[in-house]
Amino acid sequence: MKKVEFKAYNPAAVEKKWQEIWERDNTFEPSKDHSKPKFYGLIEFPYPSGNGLHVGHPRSNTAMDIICRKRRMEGYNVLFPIGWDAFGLPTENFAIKNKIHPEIVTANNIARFKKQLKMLGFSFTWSSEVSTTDPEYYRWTQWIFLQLFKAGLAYKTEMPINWCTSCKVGLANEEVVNGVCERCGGEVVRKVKSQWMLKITEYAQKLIDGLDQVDFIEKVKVQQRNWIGRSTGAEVDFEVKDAGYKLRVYTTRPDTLFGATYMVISPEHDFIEKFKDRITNFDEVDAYREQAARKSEFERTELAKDKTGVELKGIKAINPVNGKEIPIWTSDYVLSTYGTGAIMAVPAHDERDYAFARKFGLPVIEVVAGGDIEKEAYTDIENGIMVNSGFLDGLPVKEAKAKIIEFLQEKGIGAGKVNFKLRDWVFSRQRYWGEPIPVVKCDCCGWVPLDESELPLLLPEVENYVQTDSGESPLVNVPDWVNTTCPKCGLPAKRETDTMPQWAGSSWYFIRYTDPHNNKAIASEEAMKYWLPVDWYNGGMEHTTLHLLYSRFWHKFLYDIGAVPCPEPYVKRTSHGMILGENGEKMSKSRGNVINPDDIVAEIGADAFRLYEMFMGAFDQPIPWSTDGARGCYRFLERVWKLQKNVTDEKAISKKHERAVNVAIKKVSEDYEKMKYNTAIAAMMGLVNEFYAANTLSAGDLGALLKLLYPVCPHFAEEMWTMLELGEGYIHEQPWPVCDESKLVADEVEIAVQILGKIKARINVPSSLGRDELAAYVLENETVKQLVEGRTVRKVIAVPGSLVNIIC
RNA sequence: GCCGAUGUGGCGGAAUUGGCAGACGCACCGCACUCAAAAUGCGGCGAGAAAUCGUACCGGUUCGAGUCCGGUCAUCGGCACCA
Repeated sequence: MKKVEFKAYNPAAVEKKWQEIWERDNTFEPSKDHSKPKFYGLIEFPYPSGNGLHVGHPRSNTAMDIICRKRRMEGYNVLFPIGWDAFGLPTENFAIKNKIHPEIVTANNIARFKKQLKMLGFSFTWSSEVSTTDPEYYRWTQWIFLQLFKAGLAYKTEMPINWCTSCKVGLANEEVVNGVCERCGGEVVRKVKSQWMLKITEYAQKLIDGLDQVDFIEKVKVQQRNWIGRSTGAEVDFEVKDAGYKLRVYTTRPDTLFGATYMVISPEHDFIEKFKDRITNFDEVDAYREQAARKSEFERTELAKDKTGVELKGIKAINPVNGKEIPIWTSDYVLSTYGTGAIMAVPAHDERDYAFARKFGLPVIEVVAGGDIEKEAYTDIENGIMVNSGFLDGLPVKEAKAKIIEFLQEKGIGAGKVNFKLRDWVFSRQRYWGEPIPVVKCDCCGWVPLDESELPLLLPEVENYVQTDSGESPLVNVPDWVNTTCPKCGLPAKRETDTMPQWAGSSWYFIRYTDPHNNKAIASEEAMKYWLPVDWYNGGMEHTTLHLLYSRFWHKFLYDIGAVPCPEPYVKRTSHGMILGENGEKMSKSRGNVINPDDIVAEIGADAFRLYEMFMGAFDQPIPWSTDGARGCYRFLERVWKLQKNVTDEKAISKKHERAVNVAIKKVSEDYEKMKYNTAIAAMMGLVNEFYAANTLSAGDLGALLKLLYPVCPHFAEEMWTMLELGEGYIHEQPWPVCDESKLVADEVEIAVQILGKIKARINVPSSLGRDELAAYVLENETVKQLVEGRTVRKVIAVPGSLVNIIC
């Protein structure tokens, strides 16, 4: 150890110095030696917005930086990459408003983000940096699309989109707030457009099954399962009277078939068109159809609780189990996109059917006993008994269900069926700033994929980035680019002018990181085999359903075609809580409660900032910001800094110190792994308080503390370690400290003495005592003797190291 | 409505998963240093004069409950006519 003249802690100088050293030495570059055990830590790559880094980014980044720095000290070869999810709307809107090319906007924003991230000292693998907007990157995004297309998983179809009637543009779902346009407040309606779709539904079951193999926090798994929405039931055919046609429905309650008193089909159902001539009130039905189609998103979701509908007159269906004639209705409470777009209505046991039946005076027949159907639908029927149900009468619901499915199958009028809520992924955007979709439309060959050698298909220059009046992407205005020849037949053809959504580039970036400059494949087999899957992925809860599901889908598809070596991309997924403003509300410009990381770092330095973000509260909970709290963390670093005045070369100061240090090593090591950063830091603060109380500490004590602190406050720990010459080499080259369990036990412990569960005294006892010995020891104690005097001790419960409870 | 969280001092939050509630920090108060202030160091800080009472509320299990069970309320997040 070296004695140095004391100088005040100067974070700005210390941080600059170490950032330069790390950069000069390529300290965090992973080794090419693939015989070492690997660790792949991942954070969600940021969208480089014009606002710069938010205080939320460093929370996730620091958390994973801590894990990665610890892993390196534990001997792992660590990949901790960073990149930019840079396509997307805000950049495009900024470009439109300011007439600057989105490419330039993107480059500026990335430069700013990069500077801020470097300022915070994250140990990123900068050599793996990628941007989704880089043609060498999106070349492979397009390549993956071609594979999906060839596998039949990409198709184009008519789909309704959100259309702002005043801006005359298509909007993403996120841009529709409470049914109106986020920007102008104009009415948003559904407009049918031809869209590229990806068949994620084909992977629904695999996406559910895969969840059993991964270590995601339970909340995330539950949300994914709910989003996919698997349900089991049956499809049943209802014959339409005198029509030679069968109307098929999906139901999760085939057991209630005897209670089906009418049918409802969605307004979009092609049955209406087909039986146009038989429907005696077609004008009325058609008017309803049109009205439903015009309904805005807002009306459909918020106001649609009040049921509307029209009966298809002149036409009847037949309930297959009892032969009764029942009416067919159309209503927009039945969705065209789920099941078969038609239902059998069982008003006695379904709230929606009940409300509909009551409104239109349709019969309600109870088929499960127990409720009062005069008042409301009886839906809690899992354990009920069947009534009014012919051959099912008297059976418990569960048995009835099995029996009816068997019956339907025997008669050939139905079968068991699994359905999912998950829908195919709308993959088109009528926008400029996205990856071009690499297909052409040929009049004789249809949609033809580009040859892979044509990739990347570059985004052409355009004069302005605004959508056309009819809602097409501005790419339609570039005839030189649009007009091309068909790769198949050579005749003139037109390029697709839709671009991909922002989700595309982020669905596979973790693969590219393993081998970011490969120009032959998405990544080399060797690199993927070594680095994949991602060992630990931390990100926000807001990405649980879309990003996480989409990227798992792409990965599973790539696995199926042999392009990646593992079926799941992420072994472990954790989520951080959001940082709120000081007033406890969500940070936003309009609320005026935004904290800028630059200001905080300028005042207290990156290390104290990182420390505070980890200390402020439980990592997975939302937490309000407190600048005073952050200053408290700076004070803690100053206290550690000043320990150098009291440090001695003596090996060990006391048994107490030795114990305290080992307790801290154990606590901090365990807590980092559980992402309980707040308690890990509290333990280090406690240790420092002990050092202050003793007024002295050994060089070894200080070294151990600094190693524990290093992952959170790396510049600080490097500086103090090197300045005081606490060991050979840099602190980041030291092995992670290991707790000496034998040093953990103290000779004496204070235990609580309870009488009938109430604490009456605290006494010191030898810590070596076992259960019975402790009980005996305590009863001999003078204080305790006085407490129990005159009473009979009936029972003594002793818990070594903690308490003794005397029952008397 | 459904699914999932959460509820502990003035504030952010801790509590070997049934064993001393309030660790650690913020704010506040006191003392020391100072001509003074700031900074720093040390001490105090749930309520109550005390016995005691206290972890959203009511009840239960247990020698013992913030933790387990039953019910109620509140807040936050996600989904929302998915048959």
